[in-house]
Amino acid sequence: MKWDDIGSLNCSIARSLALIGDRWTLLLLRNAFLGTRRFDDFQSQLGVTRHVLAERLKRLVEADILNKEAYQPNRYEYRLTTKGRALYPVLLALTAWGDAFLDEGAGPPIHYHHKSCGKIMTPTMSCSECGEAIHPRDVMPMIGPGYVAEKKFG
Amino acid sequence: MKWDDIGSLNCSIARSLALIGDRWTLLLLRNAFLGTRRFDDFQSQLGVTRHVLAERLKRLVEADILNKEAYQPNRYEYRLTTKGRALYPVLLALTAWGDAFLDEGAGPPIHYHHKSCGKIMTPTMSCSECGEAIHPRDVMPMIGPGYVAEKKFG
DNA sequence: CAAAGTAAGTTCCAAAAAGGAACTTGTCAA
DNA sequence: TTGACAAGTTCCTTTTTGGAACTTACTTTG
Repeated sequence: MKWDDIGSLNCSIARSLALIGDRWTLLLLRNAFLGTRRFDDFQSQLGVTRHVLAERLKRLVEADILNKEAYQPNRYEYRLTTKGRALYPVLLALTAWGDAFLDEGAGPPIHYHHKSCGKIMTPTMSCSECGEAIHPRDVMPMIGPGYVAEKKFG
Repeated sequence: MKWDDIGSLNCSIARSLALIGDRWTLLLLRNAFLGTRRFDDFQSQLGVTRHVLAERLKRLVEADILNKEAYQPNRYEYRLTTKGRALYPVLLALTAWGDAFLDEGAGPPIHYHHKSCGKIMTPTMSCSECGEAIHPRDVMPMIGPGYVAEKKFG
């Protein structure tokens, strides 16, 4: 199976990864959340090649994750759409994991101040129904309405 | 900048993505959470080439995300370590996003039953301090203890 | 006990994607 | 009207994937 076929699997993780699960895309979105909007700014902040950057931006616009808008004739800004902003939890989850396991004992490089409550927070994935933190063992996957019988591969 | 230099940035997202932010790795971890442990099972379930699979498993073992253990002479099982299990929120976040935006109106392919409270849940990223769902606008990044002055590139 | 089967990789080669740098095209500002 | 600038493109080299066959060390079966 090729990577490009991943998006047709019966799994939201696979479908999500087909859009944003390659090199650079999530990093690019990180910068979008930090306020970056223009081609050359993404390019110089990330060091990604212009070639790859152009391709990724195009794909994100097609997926309605970024919106491309002219701020002058022939000059564009890329802004997160609602669908794009909804990816914030993915970035928070990566942040929380990196903070917990990749700091080499130095503590997190960045703290996150939650303006709503005024405290430094650790983003936590919790259940919409009971509010408890979610642990793998407590979760039971069940067939849902969007499930379609799947062709076997391999 | 090359992808391999991403891991040295002053950012937990970048550091996390340097380890798990390429094609196949998160999908492989998804299957690990679903119970897959052996080389050939990962291979046939995902359809990834043996070549890529071998490289990814090796990298995850080196990063202490998976543990490689012989169950017979010369036969190995890969199991999530504590550090690996801590990636569960990343997969939940991808799931929740895919369920919300990529179902093409059919509803989610899979429901998640939270055994602790008995309900079908939507995983939600919330503040460890106040329990509220986290929105980008409410978060203010601040320099933390692990921050190191960074070389400019580009 | 020999023959076949199996799991876990390796190897080899072609195809696709990423890295790097220079080039293009419209616009704006002096 | 000349030069700078933003947003890409193009061209070429280096890395990564994809696909399939091959290897090695047990294990099981007849």
